[in-house]
Amino acid sequence: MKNDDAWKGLGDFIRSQRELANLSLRQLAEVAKISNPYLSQVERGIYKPSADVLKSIANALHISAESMYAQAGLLDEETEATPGHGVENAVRLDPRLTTDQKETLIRIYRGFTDRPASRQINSLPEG
Amino acid sequence: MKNDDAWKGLGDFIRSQRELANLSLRQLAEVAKISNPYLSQVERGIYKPSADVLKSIANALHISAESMYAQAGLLDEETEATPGHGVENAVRLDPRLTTDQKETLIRIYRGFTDRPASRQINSLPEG
DNA sequence: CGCATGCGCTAGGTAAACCTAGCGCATGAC
DNA sequence: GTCATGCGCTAGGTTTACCTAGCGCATGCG
Repeated sequence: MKNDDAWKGLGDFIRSQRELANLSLRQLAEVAKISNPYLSQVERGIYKPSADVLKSIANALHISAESMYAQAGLLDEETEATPGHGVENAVRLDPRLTTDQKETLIRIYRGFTDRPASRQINSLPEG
Repeated sequence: MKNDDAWKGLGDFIRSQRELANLSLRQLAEVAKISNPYLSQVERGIYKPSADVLKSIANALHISAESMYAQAGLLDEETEATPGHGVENAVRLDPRLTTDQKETLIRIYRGFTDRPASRQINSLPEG
């Protein structure tokens, strides 16, 4: 993924996380202490925010700065190299999940990552 | 360490790493593909470089982007996530998942852990 | 209906990130 | 001595990050 594409992807990522958190653009901008027009422009890929701003947005969304930088293509690829195992391990170690829930999540995760790309987009697995 | 102090500290860090690698300012700037006056100003704390520039300098010095961001105070001190955050961050960091898939997995995860996605962020429980 | 409040966004302004041109100094070769 | 090449840096210019003021639209209330 090229850097330019990463920045556009970052805007989409921020928007999706914001919507996931059920926040309006103005609410997130206020918590992150940036102007809402600027956040709108960042989400649409018009501007590349500084690392400071990325960190503020990450904190406001309660996600780690690291995952934000990774989304922006700002971490080394080797730093990102373990996430496949990371998701499965994190699920297995989570004390809040039952065994059945863990199996389900891992099955879904594997369904997403093992199928051909044409089957992935916007599709939930059966069941 | 405050952010302003971190930026000055970053400049000192870059200079010391550069000298350690026995590179002149112009040599490092050329490898990192930035102008040498600007690198000089960054080293003296006059300007705060963007994350892109930080990454280029880190690569040119053969050090990890992550340690560069940490030196600049741009990483969370609480990188040790709680288990709940571990799953969500692992999902977000996984380069094999599309944004939609990440959203889906996180929604399912939150449904399993009774973490309502529709709540306002300020009223989320500790976790 | 008017008014208040919320939404995301445009337009123009300011500040700073980053650049190029070129300076003064140091060193080495002839 | 001159000339070439290296050094780090200043000054002014360009680009872009980020801001404020305010728009149009939607919704709810009296």
